[in-house]
Amino acid sequence: MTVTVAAAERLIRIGEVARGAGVSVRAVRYYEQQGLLIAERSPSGQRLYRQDAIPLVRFFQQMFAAGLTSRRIAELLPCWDSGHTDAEQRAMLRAERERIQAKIDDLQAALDHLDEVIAVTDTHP
Amino acid sequence: MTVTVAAAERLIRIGEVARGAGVSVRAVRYYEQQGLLIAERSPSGQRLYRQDAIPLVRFFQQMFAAGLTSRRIAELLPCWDSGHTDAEQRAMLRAERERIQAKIDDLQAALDHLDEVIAVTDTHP
DNA sequence: CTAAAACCTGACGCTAGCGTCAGAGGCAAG
DNA sequence: CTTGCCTCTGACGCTAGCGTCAGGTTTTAG
Repeated sequence: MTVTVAAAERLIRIGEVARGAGVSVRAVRYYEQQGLLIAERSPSGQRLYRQDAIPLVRFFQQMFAAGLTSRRIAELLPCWDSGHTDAEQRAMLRAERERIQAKIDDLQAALDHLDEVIAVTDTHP
Repeated sequence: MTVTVAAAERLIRIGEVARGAGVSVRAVRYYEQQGLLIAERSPSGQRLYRQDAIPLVRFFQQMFAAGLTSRRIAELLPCWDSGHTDAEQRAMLRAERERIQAKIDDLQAALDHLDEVIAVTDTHP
């Protein structure tokens, strides 16, 4: 039988978050400034994060790569922070989904185009 | 039997290029500044383009969307302007191809991630 | 205790693909 | 000839996600 004793999670500092997520310390501070990642503060003022900040930062990176702005991500954060979502947020989720899908299609077209060129330049150098 | 009489192609001005390709006039001038699109000049100094400038500009847009810089595009232009390509250019083509493919994979992962969130927020609003 | 490493708050810099404004000339129509 | 649209050359502005330096405090290793 296992008992959960409200294990006081070990808090980590900004450097560990940055290394863990593969980004710069500056980037993590920037995310806070944009309202994406709220940190506790130690008595001396240092930022303290829970360990799930690391996958969260990775997720931000993924969304950035998908073309979302930090503002958009901030607006959508409630969708998986809490389970609560309103109609507007769900609509935004769908809209972003469509944007990403369209972007994938564009990239695939560009890839096909490049592949044609590669084929030509290979057989006909 | 058909005879090609070196038909003096009708040259078009910058506005027609821009409208035809769906970009701004400013963008077309920018492409020239970056060495992507060389235009003839009328006696009064106006830019004159051949009609294939329109698909060419569309192609630039596609490459920009795929994350290529104007410098890269300029370096790769010989690959389909002429049929001539050297080993370095073919390597660059392949490298860009891989970059785009990796980007597509990233986007697909982001899309899957978003779809999960959408599924959750739909069944559990 | 001390030196190194990590952290803090500003604040300016950078890139890339244009947008935009200023001021001046070109061109077909009426 | 003039009205109105198109084009020209600079040249500064903008956005977004950080990089980077300055100057100072804090934490950690030995």
